[in-house]
Amino acid sequence: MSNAPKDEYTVRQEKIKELLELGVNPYPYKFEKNVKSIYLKQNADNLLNKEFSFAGRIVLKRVFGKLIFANLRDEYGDLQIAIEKNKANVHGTEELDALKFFKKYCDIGDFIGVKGTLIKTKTGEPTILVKELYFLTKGIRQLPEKWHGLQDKELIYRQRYLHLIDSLEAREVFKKRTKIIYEIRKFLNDRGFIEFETPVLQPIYGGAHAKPFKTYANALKTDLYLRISDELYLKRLLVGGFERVYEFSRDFRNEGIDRLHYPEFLALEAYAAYWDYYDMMKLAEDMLSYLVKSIYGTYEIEYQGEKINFTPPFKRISYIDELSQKTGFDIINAREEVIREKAKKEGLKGWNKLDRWRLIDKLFDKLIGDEIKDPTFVIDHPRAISPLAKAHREKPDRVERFELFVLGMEIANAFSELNDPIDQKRRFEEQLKQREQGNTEIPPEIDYDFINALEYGMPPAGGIGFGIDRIIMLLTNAHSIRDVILFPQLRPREED
RNA sequence: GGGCCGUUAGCUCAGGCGGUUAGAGCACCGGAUUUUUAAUCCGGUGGCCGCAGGUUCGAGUCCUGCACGGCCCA
Repeated sequence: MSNAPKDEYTVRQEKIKELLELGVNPYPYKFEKNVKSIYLKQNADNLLNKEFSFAGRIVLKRVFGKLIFANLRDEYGDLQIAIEKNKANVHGTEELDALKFFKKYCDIGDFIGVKGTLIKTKTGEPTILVKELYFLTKGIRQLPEKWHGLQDKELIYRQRYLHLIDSLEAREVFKKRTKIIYEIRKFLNDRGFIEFETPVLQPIYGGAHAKPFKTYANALKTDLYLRISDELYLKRLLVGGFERVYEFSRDFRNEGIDRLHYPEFLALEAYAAYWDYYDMMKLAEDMLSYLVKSIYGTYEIEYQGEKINFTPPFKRISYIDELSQKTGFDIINAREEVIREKAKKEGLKGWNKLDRWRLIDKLFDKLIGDEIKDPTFVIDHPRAISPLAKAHREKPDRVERFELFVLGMEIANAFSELNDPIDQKRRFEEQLKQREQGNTEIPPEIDYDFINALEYGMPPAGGIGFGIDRIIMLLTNAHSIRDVILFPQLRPREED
């Protein structure tokens, strides 16, 4: 037997043994909790002296000689309990006094249940005066510090459960995420859209420009890709006869991680037959303003110190006209050297490597996108960077497309959808040429089955894709996309 | 990919001018305490100072490399 001091991990495991010796199961099966902390706190005055059965995790303890106060945290918040000497027993052990038991065996981090009466203390704090204490779960690791909480970003991401235990605000962010998705579903369902599920694993990836994750299906003896978009499948549903369709699509892009990008993200794509992109602008305006209002009760929100106004209608600016004006040359017809020169001047990486259209798009992001604050539709993009959009009905070299920007972030992308199979095939072939010239983000294979589908006839349609994580960032005032993703990937850390 | 910053006890942080044995608070252990709410008071346990080299009589501290993380830029 060593006299070496024991660390807490060991001490707590020994408490488990002692609990067993007392006949108390440290990990029992169930407890009949019949009230939420928030309900008791909000309605305390009407509920005084009534009996309740409550449970939660011990987050604070204040131990006096013959009286203990503790805060139990449930999903909704903290509630105080009080245990007086010789007034409460421990479930399953008739003779044990709950005060003594709590003092010795109940640590911060453990779950307990209590049955008792709701009272208010001298200071007016709603409190359950315990009559019977139930031990529910022993925690053998120490929780983060009670006042500052968990601060280390790495631990916050790697051990999100700890962050959630620790921070009620963090719980709010992720609850809000769920609420936002719920509200979007409601909004679309109310307008006759039907939610469908399409393949996550795709034999030919498409619908966007991005590097994919690749995998292999043993049963089919074939390569498959995690989808970078579900666009081409939702359009097949329009061909199939559905008129308003949508899908929340977890998409995967094997690219960099930063404040706005993450390899698996949540997109929402929606398509409506017989609509054009003007109808989709209306939908985007209505949906976003509805969301902001349903969450904040107003159209104005503050994000990272910036005020953003979501009152519809949103501003519209022309991609080509605006960019031509900013650069001082005609974007469509400018010679490549001129564009390159400008890109170099703006300090864009790859100014001497990227093709003209990618340079133009980078120039756009830098000169215009980054400057946008309030929601703004950027409309009528160059045809060459929009292979799935219909040619503009009036303006040559342009397509009927818009991107919605908020505070420099691209939030949505929409078109009057291209439904001419011959044009579509030609555009895909043009894209392939761009790939051959070094744009590796363009899918290497044409999805001929999609062309085939169009050949049966897809009705005229408007389509839109939203970046849901970014919308959630805006509505939860999150600085980084990782702050709205529960379990973000980090590099593996060597085990000790 | 580039720049800057960080990594010290389970957690939150000091120490950074190289000098015996590395500090505090929380948590935990022991004691006192019947109205606290970050309770308080007294006493105690707990460290490969991210990892590996180097400089030096001597490194948590200075130098180099690496790892992980954060922020900014591309």
